[in-house]
Amino acid sequence: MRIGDLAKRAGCEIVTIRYYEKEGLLPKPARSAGNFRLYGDVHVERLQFIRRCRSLDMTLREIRALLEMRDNPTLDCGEVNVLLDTHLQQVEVRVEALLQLRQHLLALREQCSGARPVQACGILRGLINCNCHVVSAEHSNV
Amino acid sequence: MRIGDLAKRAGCEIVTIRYYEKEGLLPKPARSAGNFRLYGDVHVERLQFIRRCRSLDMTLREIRALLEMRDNPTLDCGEVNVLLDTHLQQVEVRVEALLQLRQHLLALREQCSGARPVQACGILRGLINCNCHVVSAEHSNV
DNA sequence: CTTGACTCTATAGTGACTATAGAGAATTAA
DNA sequence: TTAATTCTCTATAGTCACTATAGAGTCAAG
Repeated sequence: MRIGDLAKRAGCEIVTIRYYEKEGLLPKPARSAGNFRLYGDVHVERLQFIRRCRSLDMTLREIRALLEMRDNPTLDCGEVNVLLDTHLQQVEVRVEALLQLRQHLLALREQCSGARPVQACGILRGLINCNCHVVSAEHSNV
Repeated sequence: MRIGDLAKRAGCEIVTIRYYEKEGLLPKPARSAGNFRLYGDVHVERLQFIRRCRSLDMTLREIRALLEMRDNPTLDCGEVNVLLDTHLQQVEVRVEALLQLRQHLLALREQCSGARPVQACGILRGLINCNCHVVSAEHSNV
């Protein structure tokens, strides 16, 4: 199976696969006579695992940790739980921040219905004058 | 006022200020004899505006647009409204995705309480076998 | 034999910063 | 006055998880 087929089976881009290889998440595959990468079912399964974790918004660092555990199946799985709990907690924080952000934007939106000169625009005024403190969502990039 | 004072007043890092200057969001300030940047109240207000928009998770591109409108106060503010509406909609999408993600993680968390060999860990099993489709949150980086 | 689809490597760009190195400027303490 | 500390300067590279591009090589079908 060549890289294009693998990409289709996992629903991701070819470049992403090469990127994962470079990052050490996918093992270096065999090569054809013409230097094409050749994959098997093991790679499909592993890549799907990675993509599933990514769809859960895990970082590659987290996924790397999970893969290592997967590769040592006799270890205790407590760490898996910790990892997931931590991740979940970050998501909770992010949800909270986003909900507040949404409220804030809605309130701001109320302040102008358009068709005025910018000078009188309630939204711009709101952005300039409000002294509320929004929980910033920028760094909780979960 | 030097860059450190400005940073304190706006609650951001010094490097961030220089970055905004490089990106054209803040005008190039006067310089002292020793080549230090010198700021006034105009800069404080403008930087606070930018930071407030950032705390609302707007991109620098969006903020640039708002600043341009602010700098031309006779224009119609319809565009301000459009910009905010668009932004709000993106946030709604992101909230939706995150809530689904959260549900998914919670479900996964249920599947293992720890203290087993990784081989038997319900979470890893869930990650390997589940064929659900999660609305990916990765590209809606609002 | 050529067309087209596929693949290769290497490099640069994205966004919004953050980190670092190595230097000069200004302030404070001895 | 000197020394130490703190602040600032520029320039460059790194972060994350990709995405985009250039230029070349490989392979199957017509």
